[in-house]
Amino acid sequence: MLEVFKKYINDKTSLPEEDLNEILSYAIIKKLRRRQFLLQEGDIWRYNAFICSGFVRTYSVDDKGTEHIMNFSPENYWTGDRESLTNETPSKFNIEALENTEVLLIKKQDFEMLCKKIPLFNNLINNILHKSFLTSQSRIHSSISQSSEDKYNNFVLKFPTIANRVPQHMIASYIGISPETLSRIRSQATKK
Amino acid sequence: MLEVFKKYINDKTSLPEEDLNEILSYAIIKKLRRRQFLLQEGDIWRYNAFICSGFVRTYSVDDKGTEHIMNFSPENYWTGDRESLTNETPSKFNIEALENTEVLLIKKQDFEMLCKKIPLFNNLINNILHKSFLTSQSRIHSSISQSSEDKYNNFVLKFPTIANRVPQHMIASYIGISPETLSRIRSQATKK
DNA sequence: TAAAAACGTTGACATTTGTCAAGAGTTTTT
DNA sequence: AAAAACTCTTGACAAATGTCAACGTTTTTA
Repeated sequence: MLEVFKKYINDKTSLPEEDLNEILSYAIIKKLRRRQFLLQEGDIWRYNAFICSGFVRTYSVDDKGTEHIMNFSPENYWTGDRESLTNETPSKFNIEALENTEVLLIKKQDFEMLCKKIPLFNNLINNILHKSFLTSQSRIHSSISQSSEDKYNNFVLKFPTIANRVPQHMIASYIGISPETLSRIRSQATKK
Repeated sequence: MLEVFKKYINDKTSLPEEDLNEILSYAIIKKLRRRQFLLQEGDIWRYNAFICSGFVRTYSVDDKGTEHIMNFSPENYWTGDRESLTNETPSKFNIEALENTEVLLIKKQDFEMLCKKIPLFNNLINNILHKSFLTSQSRIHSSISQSSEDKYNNFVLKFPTIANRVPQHMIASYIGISPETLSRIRSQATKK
């Protein structure tokens, strides 16, 4: 369980054993069953969260009750709500386990302290932020420039494992189209 | 000219004078006239760029010749193409001055060296990345959950000065709708 | 194992949006 | 000052997408 996190850190950077152990000493383990929530709209998010196993989604619900998926986070990825964490404001999002999931949590203050104390860890975290930013940019570019069909193909191309792991209507939600439209796009594509 | 940058840094962090001067010693000043390019598609972007005065836009051009605006960067903001800079791959984007513009450039290697050498500067830069990420997330959420009209209102609300500074069709491009649709949305809105 | 919930598909129809073309007003360039 | 380029609007029409409802299938839950 902690092994997953250790392996992740060791793959990403050469952190001394003792630093890694210090980080782990602040880790809180949380197990979620399918459909359980890690965060609910209106609550303030106060952690950094690493998915050791399983799979979660981050989504909002609008006035009409429609869900909009901001993110999928499988094992070896981080999740959370940066906005709520930073500003200490109620979150607009829900984070829900799509499968039974094990999460490693580190409290905001502990996390900040660790970043200050361990520069290599700080670098690692900033690298992740950097990658997340690039991913966001790519998604924005897709959203303003591509057709629905291209958005879907692009999604499957970039996230093949996720595409195979979630129901189709969640992909539709992620790319911002209705499930019916996605269904039609797919059936038309196979005719070709 | 350099004063703008100095003021920016001093407003954001309390950096010793000598550190600031070291940073400035690597600065390259570039002046752009309206419609001149800071970066052209296909070139590799090798700098970090701070806009001291003026205004630029980052956009791509698709197969049909349609432009898609990724970003507006007025004075006191950073610009560039992080993807091209990081991976040293040809950029998909153009960065063009919308007004006569003064840019402060720092070469990638110099910039990285400065970040390593001056932790406060590193923190500042990571804070900017953090804010950029939050802005991206907000734009993504808008793009998957809002109607065109709401996207427009949201844009004007969040970036009132930019909305007043650029032609309408560029706002349309930024939010991912056609200029005609935006024109109609606006005219219908005023009827209410 | 029976009931309930979730999932994907399809049809019918309404709504939104894009496309193309024209024109009037404005700004920029020469 | 005239010409050119740009900007926004509008109409007519086509294309894309959303909505609602129904249905069969699969998966989950009790």
